[in-house]
Amino acid sequence: MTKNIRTKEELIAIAKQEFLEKGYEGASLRSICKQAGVTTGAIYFFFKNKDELFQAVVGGTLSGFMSVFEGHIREEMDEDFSVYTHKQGDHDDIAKAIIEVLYKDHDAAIILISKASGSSYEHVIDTVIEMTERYMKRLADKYAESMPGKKVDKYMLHYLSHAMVESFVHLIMHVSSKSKAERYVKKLMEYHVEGWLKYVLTDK
Amino acid sequence: MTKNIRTKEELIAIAKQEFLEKGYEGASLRSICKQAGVTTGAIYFFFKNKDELFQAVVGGTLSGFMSVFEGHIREEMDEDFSVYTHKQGDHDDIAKAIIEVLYKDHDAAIILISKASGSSYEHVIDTVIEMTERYMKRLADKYAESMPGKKVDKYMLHYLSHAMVESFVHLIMHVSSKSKAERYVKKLMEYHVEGWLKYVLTDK
Amino acid sequence: MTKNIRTKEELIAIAKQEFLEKGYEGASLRSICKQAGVTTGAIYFFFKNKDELFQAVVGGTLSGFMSVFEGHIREEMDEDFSVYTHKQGDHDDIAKAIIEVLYKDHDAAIILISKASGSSYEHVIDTVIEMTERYMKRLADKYAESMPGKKVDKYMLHYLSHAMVESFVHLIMHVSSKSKAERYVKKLMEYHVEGWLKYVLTDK
Amino acid sequence: MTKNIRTKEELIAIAKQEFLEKGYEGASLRSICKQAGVTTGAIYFFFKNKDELFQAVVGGTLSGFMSVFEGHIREEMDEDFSVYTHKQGDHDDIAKAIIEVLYKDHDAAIILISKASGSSYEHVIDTVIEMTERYMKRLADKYAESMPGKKVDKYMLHYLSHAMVESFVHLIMHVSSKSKAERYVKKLMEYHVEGWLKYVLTDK
DNA sequence: GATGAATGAGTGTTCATTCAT
DNA sequence: AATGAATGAACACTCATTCAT
Repeated sequence: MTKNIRTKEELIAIAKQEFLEKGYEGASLRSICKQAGVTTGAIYFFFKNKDELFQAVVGGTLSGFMSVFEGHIREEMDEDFSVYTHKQGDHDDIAKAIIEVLYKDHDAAIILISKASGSSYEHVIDTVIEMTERYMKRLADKYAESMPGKKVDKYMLHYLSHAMVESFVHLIMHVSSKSKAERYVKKLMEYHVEGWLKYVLTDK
Repeated sequence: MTKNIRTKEELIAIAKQEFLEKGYEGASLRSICKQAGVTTGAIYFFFKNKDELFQAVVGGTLSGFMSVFEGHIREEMDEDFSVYTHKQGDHDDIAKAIIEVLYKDHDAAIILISKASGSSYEHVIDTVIEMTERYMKRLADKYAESMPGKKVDKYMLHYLSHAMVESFVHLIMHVSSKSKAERYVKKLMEYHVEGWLKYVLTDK
Repeated sequence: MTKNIRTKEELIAIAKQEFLEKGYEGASLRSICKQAGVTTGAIYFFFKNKDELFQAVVGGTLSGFMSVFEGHIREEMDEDFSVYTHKQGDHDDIAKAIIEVLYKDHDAAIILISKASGSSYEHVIDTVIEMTERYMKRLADKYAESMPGKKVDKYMLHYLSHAMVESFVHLIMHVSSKSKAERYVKKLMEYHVEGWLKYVLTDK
Repeated sequence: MTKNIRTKEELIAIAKQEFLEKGYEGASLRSICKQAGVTTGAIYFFFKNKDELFQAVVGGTLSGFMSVFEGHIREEMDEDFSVYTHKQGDHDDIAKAIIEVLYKDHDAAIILISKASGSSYEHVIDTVIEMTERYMKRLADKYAESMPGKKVDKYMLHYLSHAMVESFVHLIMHVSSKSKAERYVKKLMEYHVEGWLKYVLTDK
């Protein structure tokens, strides 16, 4: 009862280390099992396959992120929002929440972001960028509607969605301290919002 | 003499396709040779190993880029440059030159940027970012020196070096037309220079 | 006491389906247990091993068949039988009885016949053929004894024993309706008895 | 040049023995390679996978059989054949040709017939039975057409196609001497042709 | 200038079975 | 009456690399 759970969790902990060092494809189940002191087959009692082990390592972090992210988007979409109601504070809140969820298990976040190639999560970042872009497109269209003489630059919209997501990626990959990340994420958001207003919404 | 060179070049051309589709690690020498109509061993006549084949595919693009990039940096460093001599035009020139060299062999550029994991070039982007950062650090220090009341924010310097490099990465990965890339690279540089002045050089 | 028996019977029922689909060797105890909603080890409470589970599935059908088959042979051997007492009716009776016992659990019969490879029953059909052959040999010798100028063709005796058994196999494998099988088994027996008289008992 | 071919042929020879003993699925590539004195990977230089090795063992026998079999059927179908032109001799010729081709590599024939389960050839016998049945159906319809008062019994047609094919199977599995097989195949054909006329063509 | 043959170590995965609880 | 955990051996297959010819 206690031993089993310990084995499973040790397997996950060791796998996390292995994925972190070698990436999804480079990681060896044999090596993980050996370090955990069990035989190769043992892993298949707890996980259906390599991918499921990977999900056990990063799945929590991913779903945590997704619920924060989607929750925020839905919320904003639901309010009959006026263009002018957006303030810096809104961005800060979501940004902080995302930092919170990603720094809860920093290693998992790193793996998800940069070591998932070959797994079922390998395109997770692209998906997040797409979601961001779709969300920003709707926002930009509303803005443009209410501001005659302005139009939306599609490429810059695409780039800035990308850059915004990459801001978080950069923090996670280069800033190990959560408090530092919280401090900087504000600046990064501010910077990109400025860019957004100036480069996405351009003169017709 | 002619036949062998043709074989070598076909090997490189097919390898390029394979690396593009499957990445360095995913690519199979067997498969490359089969498509080239030669036996597996043949590759070792022309290349020492898999990595050297990879270098044959992307090495030209890399060294082309490096000489443009380093050339520009050295040139700037050599002149006893005044802070005030920098204009938008300077940035545009180097940017254009980089686009030029990377779009010469677009596929190779894509491979170098996103398919090199496992090869000796897997950290090429990081190296470029570091070079950029070192260069910008010196630039920033000079600016700060001559502007009392200003200091350099290290993290933002780091981030903006990263973002600048990622601008080019984004163009190469998402814009297939060179002329479009040339158009957008201007905006991107402008955007980041603004960020640089505002977020890297902060009030003490 | 009641629950366990229910589990055992469900295990058998599901195993039957699994053996039917994948054969003895292809069947997976893991898969059977999962479908039955019990853990892998549970099977070993009821059955010593895979083979014993297989026997639990098809053993009844086999022993049912065997008692019919052997009963018939012994009976015939016991009577100081005259060659001339054999009539079509005799064959029909045994044939009907066999059809009866095999169609009682059609799936089990199919498994026994064509899905037993790897199990301890894999040569069951061969055994039945051998028994048939031994029985027919004695019959043929008696006939030949009383009919001067005739001798027994050993190979044709062998073949016809085989063909007779295969008649039943064919019915079970290709005719799902029991009544149809009853209708056709008559013709098949008739056909083989004719062959028997003509090709097994040949001129010296 | 000589060594390689020797290895490949030894691999095939040993595989033939292994398939014969353990069947397709039971055979182990490891074991085959070990017996051949090469490492496991070596097999993949000569064969794409296990199935292709199997084909190398039995493919010749199969295609030999198929060309004889199909050749015969086409030939018969091509002549504007009169029902009455069929004589015992015709059957004997094809039968002999089939025996010829199957006894050329007796082991391969045995494997093809009874050890192919799991391979791409596992349904070869069923296919041959189906071809036989289609051919016989056309024959039977022609007969029935020209003989008023007769109709074709579908099940018996099916059974006799099966039995005819199984005659050959039986010979191959139980008669090792080719000359003996040739002697008996005549009787078997005669027997089944009689059955055909009596049990397939029945009174309306 | 290449071929043809082979190595050896590695991969993820599946299996029937065991046994303490 | 069964679970939960684990074993250990086996499987087909893939890989980059080597080297005599």
